Amino acid sequence: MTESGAIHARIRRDIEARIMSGEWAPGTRIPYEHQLMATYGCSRMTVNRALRMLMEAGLIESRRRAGTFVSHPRVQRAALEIPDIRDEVAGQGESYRLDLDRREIRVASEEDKRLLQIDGGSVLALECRHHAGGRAYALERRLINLAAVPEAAEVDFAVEPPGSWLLSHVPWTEAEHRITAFNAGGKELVALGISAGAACMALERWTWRGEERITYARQVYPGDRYALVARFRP
Amino acid sequence: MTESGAIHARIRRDIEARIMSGEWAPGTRIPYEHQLMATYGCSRMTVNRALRMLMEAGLIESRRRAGTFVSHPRVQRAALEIPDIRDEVAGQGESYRLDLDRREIRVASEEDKRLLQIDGGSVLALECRHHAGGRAYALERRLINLAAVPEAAEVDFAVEPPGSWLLSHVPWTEAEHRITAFNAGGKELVALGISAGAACMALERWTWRGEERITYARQVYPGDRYALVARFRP
DNA sequence: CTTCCATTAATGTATATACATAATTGAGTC
DNA sequence: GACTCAATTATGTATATACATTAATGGAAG
Repeated sequence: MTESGAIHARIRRDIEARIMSGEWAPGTRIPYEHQLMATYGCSRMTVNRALRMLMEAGLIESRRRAGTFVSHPRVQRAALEIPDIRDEVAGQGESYRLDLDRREIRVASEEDKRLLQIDGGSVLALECRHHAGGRAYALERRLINLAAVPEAAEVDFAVEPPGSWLLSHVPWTEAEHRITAFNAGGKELVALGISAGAACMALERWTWRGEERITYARQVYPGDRYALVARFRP
Repeated sequence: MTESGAIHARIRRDIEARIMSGEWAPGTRIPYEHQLMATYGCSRMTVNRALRMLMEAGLIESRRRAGTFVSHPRVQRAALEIPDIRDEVAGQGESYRLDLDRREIRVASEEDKRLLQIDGGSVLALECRHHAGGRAYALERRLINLAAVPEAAEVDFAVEPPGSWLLSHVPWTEAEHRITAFNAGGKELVALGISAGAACMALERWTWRGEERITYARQVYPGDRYALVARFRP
């Protein structure tokens, strides 16, 4: 089969290829570890390591005594990577600019409490516009829970976009996204330079660390200028 | 620290907890394998196994001779899971219904060739509407490359939605998504029962197996009724 | 034929050991 | 001080071995 690299990597690739090509269909029993050992002339630990990686990837599953099988009713869900806005603009070869329109540290309002699921404490509220090549690209409103990320109060978000800073400084364990389409109203018209009723895309994101909500963001993009695009490998 | 299960799992959990809590910040060198060996009273292979899993998860990275370090989470990009429409409707406790408006096997047109990146051959073209609780939920147009998935020609897509069938029968290696917002025009008005100019969301998806494109789909959702929502754990 | 149970064969985990590989360290040289 | 190069050291891979765990198997008992 393949040639390069470590034995376990080769075993892994060979099996993966046979599954992807359809040669080993879902439900098929793949060779026992002993057989693979003989085939590749290596120890069982090495075979086992290759199989374990494939298991973690969800390609196969095994039952003691019975053997290892190609997993079949894989509820494969496609996934979309949501890029960091600054990276995205840079990736398109455009110049990036950030306008910080508002920055406020305040005691959490009722809406803040609802969005961040907190009882009180202070939040950092930001409003900014992202520009690509001089044109308005996106409008962003963000709340940061200062109880969870106190160091955010010291950061100059006129220089580093809040999303970029948070992604690279704060480990998160869970996120929820919500994408909607709506007809532009008052606020967006001026900020994005679009006409009333134009279709816009709103991307909302809540981010958790453990049980605690770290941040809420709502980004609005003009529909005629923007497409959320992403490649994904399962 | 923790108690249950295999030693490697315990080591893994302990380290993960210290990283997530912030005790070991990005860039911190974690103990050498020899030290962890001593701490847990186990062999180096066992420590190594725990560390390898954390590496695959992207939490740590290691450099020979230097040691193993907590990763800077810069590579972390949020991701959005795109659910299967039928599952999504079922998950909301609504009844699901599919209307297959058009099914055609044809020699690839110029547009088909462009969307599927093929030179010729035949394609299966489908147009359908997904309903939730009796109301129109989404409009779908789909192309399937019959050279890649010949068995699709035999499937009754009036019973099983094409997306569901493909997800569970055809292994794919890569997908590209594109989400846009636009103002509804001719076609959508009747099919979705919305008024002219209403904001809609379009979700396009291309799916590959290796170098070959398997399918193209474009789903249109009414903006006022639909939000693409997903939770994600890195 | 069915139930029960011991056998057996597969995976799961862990160990002790070995050598390979890469990069830092530090000694020796210019 | 700057450069070279060998020693050192931590990770990377692989082996041979051992025992634990689980469940399919097949034979004995009812």
